[in-house]
Parts: sequence; C-alpha cells; structure tokens
Amino acid sequence: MEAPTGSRRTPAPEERQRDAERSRRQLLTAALEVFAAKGYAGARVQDIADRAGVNKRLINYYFGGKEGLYRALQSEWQRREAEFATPDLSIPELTARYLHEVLANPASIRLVLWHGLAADGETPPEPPEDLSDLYRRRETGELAADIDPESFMLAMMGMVMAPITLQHVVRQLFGVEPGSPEFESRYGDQLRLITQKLSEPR
Amino acid sequence: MEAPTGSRRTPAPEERQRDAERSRRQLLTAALEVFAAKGYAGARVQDIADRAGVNKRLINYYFGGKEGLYRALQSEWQRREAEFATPDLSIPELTARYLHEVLANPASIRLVLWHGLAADGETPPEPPEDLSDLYRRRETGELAADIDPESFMLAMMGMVMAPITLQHVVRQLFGVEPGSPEFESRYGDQLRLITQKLSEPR
DNA sequence: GGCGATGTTAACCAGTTGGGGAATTAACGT
DNA sequence: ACGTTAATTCCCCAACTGGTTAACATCGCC
Repeated sequence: MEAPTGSRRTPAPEERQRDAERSRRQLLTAALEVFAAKGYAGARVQDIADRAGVNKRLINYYFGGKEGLYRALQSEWQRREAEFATPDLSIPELTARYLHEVLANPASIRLVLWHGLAADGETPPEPPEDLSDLYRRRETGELAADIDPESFMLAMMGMVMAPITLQHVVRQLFGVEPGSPEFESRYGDQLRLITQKLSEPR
Repeated sequence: MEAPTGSRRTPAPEERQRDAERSRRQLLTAALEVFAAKGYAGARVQDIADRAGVNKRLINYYFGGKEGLYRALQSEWQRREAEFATPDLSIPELTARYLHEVLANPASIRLVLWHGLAADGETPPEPPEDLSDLYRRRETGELAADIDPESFMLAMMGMVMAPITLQHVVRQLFGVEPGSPEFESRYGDQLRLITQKLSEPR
C-alpha cells in the first residue's frame, strides 16, 4: 500500500501479511474470549481460529493443540497477576482496587473461576497467597483484632469476584451490567464501606 | 441369593430389578455429580449412565437426552431452593446458615455457578431475589443505615459461596478441605463476626 | 531471479459424542 | 398360562471434534 520497504528488518505490523507474532497474539486473544465464555470443554478450536481470523491449523502449529493454547493463556495470566503490585493503600482502597481490576478483566477472571470449578485436582504450582501484609495490618489496628486474615482474605475475594460469579444477580438486583461504570462505582463504594467497618473498633 | 419370591404383589423396593423410579433417581443423582464436576459441556452421557448403573439409552428414554437431564436437575434444584425457608434469624446467623447450606450441598452450588458462568444469555425465568426483608432489617437498625441492601446481598452471597468458587484458596490458606467441619466452624464464626460489624453503629 | 525457511492453507482422518431403531425381558392384570 | 405394557439392552449411526499430512505461498537473503 504505502511506505515502500527500503531495507527494513522490522516492518510495521499493519503492513505484513504473514506475521507469526500477530497470529500468535490474535489466537491468544480469541482463545481468552472463547475459553472465558464457554470453558475449556465447551470451547471449540474452530471457533477460536475463526475469531482470530487465522487457520485452525495454526493452533497446533504454534501452541501444540487446544490444551497448549489453554496453558499458554494461563501462563500469561499468571505473569500479569504477578506484576500486579500492591501499592501502599488502605484496606478499603485496596479492595476497591481489586474490584476495579476484576471488572476490567472479566474474561481473565472467568478463566480462573472456570478452571477452579473444574478442579480435576491439579492446580499445584500455584504460589501461596501472601498474608504477611494482612497480619501486619491487623497489628497496626487497620484490621480488627478479632478477624483472622485467612478468612478475611477469602471473604474479600468472594465479595470482589461476586459480580462475575453471580452476574445474573447483579443484573437482577442492580438492573445494570456488572461491567458498567454505575455498578462499579456503587458496589465499589459499598465495598469500601464494608471493609472499613471491619477495621474500626466497635 | 436369599428370600425366594413367594407370591408378593408389592415387593420391597430393594428386591425389584426393574424400577423406573429408581432408575430416574439414580440418573439424577449421577447427573448432579458429573455435571457439577465437569460442567455441562464436559460431562459425558456415558459417564453419567455408568455411575447411575443404568443403560445410557435410559437417559433419552426418561429425560429426552442430555439437555433434558440437565434441565430436570435445574428444576429440582429450583424446587428445593424455594423450599429453603428463611427463619427469623439475625443477619449473622442467617449468613452462617447459608454457609452451612452451601457447604452441605457443594454439588448443587457448583451446578449453579457453572451455569452462571456459561451465561449464554438465558436464565430468564429466575425469580427475582427478595430484598424487602433486608430493607426492613435496615430500618430496624439491624443493618447499618449506610449499607445498601443490594450490595450487601451480593457481597454476602459472594462471601458465602467463596469456599466453593475459590476452593483452591481454601486449601492453600486454611490447609483443609472446604467441606471439613473445621473449616465450616472457623469461617462460619468469622462470617458471623463480619456481618455483625456491618450492623452495629460505629 | 532463485532458494531455503517459515508461515499458511485445504483436505482429510480417526476417535468420540449424543442419539435412535428395534429386539429382549421383566412386571402385572386377567 | 398368557398377553399387554413398560423397562431395559444391544447395536448402529450421523455429526462433530481435535489433530495431521502434504501442498502452497510468502518472506528474507544471496
């Protein structure tokens, strides 16, 4: 089209027609969509390939099959999760931040939930959640002394993920989509409030 | 083996060999197991039939196929759910009661969660959650005035279902199975505590 | 312009899936 | 005994699934 070659080793991605990297990325994107929507068993390789706009064969070529693609997705997710820094925030703000993250990446969350539901006994290499921070906060008094960090962590994760896990409840009760800004602001405020009440001494 | 026949018109159920009702029930039981463990797409009719100890063909004969069986399960679940009375309990006790129910019937909960995750847009006939009780409790002061019932309901359901949704977190953090009595008592106590803090004025 | 390497495609394949036709067998009233 | 009905089994099948084989196209390089 435009911009003649002129000895380039890294041509602009938009110009290429054959681009392994692009195919890979599009496959991963499409796979996330489909796996998140239908789960591993429900997902169809053909469907993924179609959405990615590439040939089905490439799934095997690049990822070694359906399962390989799935694993690749998980790896990427774990990588991103590890990057997720926990800045120095109060518990309420931290919770709201988690909520935001969840609502911003529903597909990834779904993937995790779906994987956890399957529970074929695996999921062994998962790094243990770090609660030292929570224990510290409890000593500070930021978390009430009678609340145990393990339970709090589980409860908080449950509250934060509820909009995805129970999306139909959100639609029913709030009359909006879980991903809508209205919902995030309303439920976020409430989560701040709730977690705050868990710190202040009665 | 034992107990020769001897002219009986209504034989004890255990003696019968052909019993439509029993086959139906066993199919439903097996289906709950399998669907809860693998999800709809992951479940195999052959697997269900094997666990039920009946011929695969009976699934079609009695329920009209895999989907029919799935629907039948849902119906039964909705029926049981409707029966679940909400006695006159405080919010903390009510929450603990919900937790108990969830932990006692993990398969049913899984089924619901899995169904919700699929989210093919259906699930229309679901009866709307009733919040009038929560609103009343807020007026009484049993629920803090600044907490909105919708959010509270969602958060509570999230906390209560978390042990199923995030079972790996339970194993990781608590070192026990979500279904174990130790876990129920510990997490139950904490949920009572948490929900209680949401009522008392600060 | 040719050439090897690599991305891409089409056609095909073997295994599995849910389902159905029709025979077989047990239950039960007569 | 016997015939009717209903429960159960056997065997087959068409559709679909993920994966593969082998041809084809495009690229970078000489």
